[in-house]
Amino acid sequence: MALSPIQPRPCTDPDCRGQHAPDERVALAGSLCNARGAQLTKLRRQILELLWESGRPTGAYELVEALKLKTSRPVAPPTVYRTLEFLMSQSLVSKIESRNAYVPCVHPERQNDCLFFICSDCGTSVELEDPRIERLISENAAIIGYRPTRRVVEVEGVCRSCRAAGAAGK
Amino acid sequence: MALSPIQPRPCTDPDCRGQHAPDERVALAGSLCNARGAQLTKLRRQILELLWESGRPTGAYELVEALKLKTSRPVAPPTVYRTLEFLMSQSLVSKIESRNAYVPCVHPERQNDCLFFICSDCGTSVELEDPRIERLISENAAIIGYRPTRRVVEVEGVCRSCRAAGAAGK
DNA sequence: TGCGCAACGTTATAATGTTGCGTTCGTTGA
DNA sequence: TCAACGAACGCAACATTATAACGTTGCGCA
Repeated sequence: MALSPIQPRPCTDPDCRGQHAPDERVALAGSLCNARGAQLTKLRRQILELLWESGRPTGAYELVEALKLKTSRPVAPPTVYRTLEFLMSQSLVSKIESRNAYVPCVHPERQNDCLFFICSDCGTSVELEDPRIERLISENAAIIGYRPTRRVVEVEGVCRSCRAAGAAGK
Repeated sequence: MALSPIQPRPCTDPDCRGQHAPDERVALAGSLCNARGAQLTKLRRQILELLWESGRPTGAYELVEALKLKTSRPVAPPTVYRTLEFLMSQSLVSKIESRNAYVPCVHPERQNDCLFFICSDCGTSVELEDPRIERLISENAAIIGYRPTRRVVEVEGVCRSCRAAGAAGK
């Protein structure tokens, strides 16, 4: 059964994080895959959904655990890693290298490398784009003769609410 | 025996990579540690030296192997990891998160997070600084209310000589 | 002499990621 | 109809990266 052909709806609001339900995210992913001639199978859909539901960068083995509750049979690590690889190849998921964890992409229709902020306190992450940073990276790359293929920009810090909570706790 | 008090000599030439021998690098590290009240012990010195000699991001277990040849007794992983942690705390070494590997810092006297370019072909890395990128990251962080504590910027790509070699090989 | 501390040693194990091969299942084409 | 094929997944074993927990050494110092 084919997905209903949902048009990609890029969210131009820079503050759109968390404003769409997981189902909606997964549905968009499905139509994107369709358009690209790739298939978002049940397992892939489930894992993407788990990532959206999690709300923070999630490790591969955490997904293995979570799938035990969601599926009839347990799913082994290689399957999860293969699935993550697929989802990353479709820009539906990014890996947070500094955490060995995976997050769903807010704007999978734009196949860009993004900028991630990760709170060292609560573990949540925020995805941003900044073309100016991308441009500067490209400039620097050109100066030293590199042709970039992938950009990893991850900023660890403390988010607003955790700072507030920390200050209140004192 | 104390090290001779070598003054940190920041290399203002942006192209200074690879222009100082490992001994010179290690000597500078020693005087920096002295100045900071930290001690660059024999083991720490050896590991830093190995990293400078390696010429590319090097894994912790590679260091374990390399130390087998350099030292009388083999050194176990926890020791290497502790040493790397110390070296990172002194800004003498950075971790390349996207590779799980470690590189010595070109300018340990400037305790900045840098920008790394890693060649996916030959595995070498180049360290750069760009205050403009740092500023943009801070700006973005401020917008979403983050207080950054660490910046990871790693760019994977193909370096000039590998591109030349690749083109010549065809 | 004995205390305290930093560095290092040692054993075991946790956490993360991969290889290789087999099975299932749907499609395709003679 | 059915062999051939390929994509997706199952699975056992293994490789790699990292840490926990605890013991030992050596040095400065009261």
